[in-house]
Amino acid sequence: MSVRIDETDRKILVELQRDASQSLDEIAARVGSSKTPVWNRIRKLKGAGIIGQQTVLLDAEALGFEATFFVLIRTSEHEAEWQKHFLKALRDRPEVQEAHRLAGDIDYILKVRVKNARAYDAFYQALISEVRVYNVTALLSMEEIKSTTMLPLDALAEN
Amino acid sequence: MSVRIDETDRKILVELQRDASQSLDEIAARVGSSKTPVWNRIRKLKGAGIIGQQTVLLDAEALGFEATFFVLIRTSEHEAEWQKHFLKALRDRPEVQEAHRLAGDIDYILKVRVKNARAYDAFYQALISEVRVYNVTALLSMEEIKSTTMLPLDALAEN
DNA sequence: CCTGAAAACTTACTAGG
DNA sequence: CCTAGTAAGTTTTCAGG
Repeated sequence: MSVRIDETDRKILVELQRDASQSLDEIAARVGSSKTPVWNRIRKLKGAGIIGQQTVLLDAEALGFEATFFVLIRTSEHEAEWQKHFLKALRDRPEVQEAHRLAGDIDYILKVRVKNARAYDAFYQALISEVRVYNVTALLSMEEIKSTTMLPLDALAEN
Repeated sequence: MSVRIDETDRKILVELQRDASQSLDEIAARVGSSKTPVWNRIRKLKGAGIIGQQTVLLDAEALGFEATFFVLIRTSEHEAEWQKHFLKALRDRPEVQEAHRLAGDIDYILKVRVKNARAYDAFYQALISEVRVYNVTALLSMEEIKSTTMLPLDALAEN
């Protein structure tokens, strides 16, 4: 479960986050090591689950996903059965890119990516017909100022 | 700018989103084509900017990022100068993973990933000392129910 | 935990239908 | 737009310090 991440591991993770298509030689050069040790460390980090999915980020707008909504949900239901059903509904809907259970006043927040406002409405109608929710506020994004999957690993540098 | 995405392109994008470490042969087999055409299409899609960064997703919790906040910001400032400054501050802070300008009542939403509540407070203090904002609400995530970067490309299947 | 080398595989490109 | 072929590059494994 717990793997000690040393400075070299951290640098490797920084490089892989930045550009996972680099060759081992490139990564090794950047982190000041060589091929085999870097390969062994990456294997260890994958095995430990620190390194997960390798993916490409696509241009959502160019592909016709022109609307992003953040959805704030309040519910009066707090039974286990209801929650199980609700979480499954979220996981099964591919337009839900993120879903978090929150502390406090608002119970859940979703990030929903759809083609347009009409597609959002279809999503919303389907969701509320599937599970009872008390109050829903949709926030429409006008502009994506920043979007990154990179963790700020610099924050770990002094460990 | 605009590239026509056909059914084969769409399937290639689905595969690359799912697992970008697959070889051309694997992808070709899955989409029902062969190496060279797939290679040419990927090159075209990269050139057009449809395919962007290739990255790995890391286990944030295992790396000690135990707190995620969604931050709702209202501001009274709407001058170009203020906005430019604010956007730069967001882009420069690595703990801000997402930032959107919104329509309506709330002006901005951020997703902020930090080690703990103390680190969030440090971020918050730094931000409000740099730019004037009228009202800030922080929503603390208790549980990440779902998190994906994958676009629901199935929605494009019938085009 | 490292270096260095070798085998297997993959990518990037070309020629030709 | 495809199939087939190939040279260069890359990953993966392993022997040895």
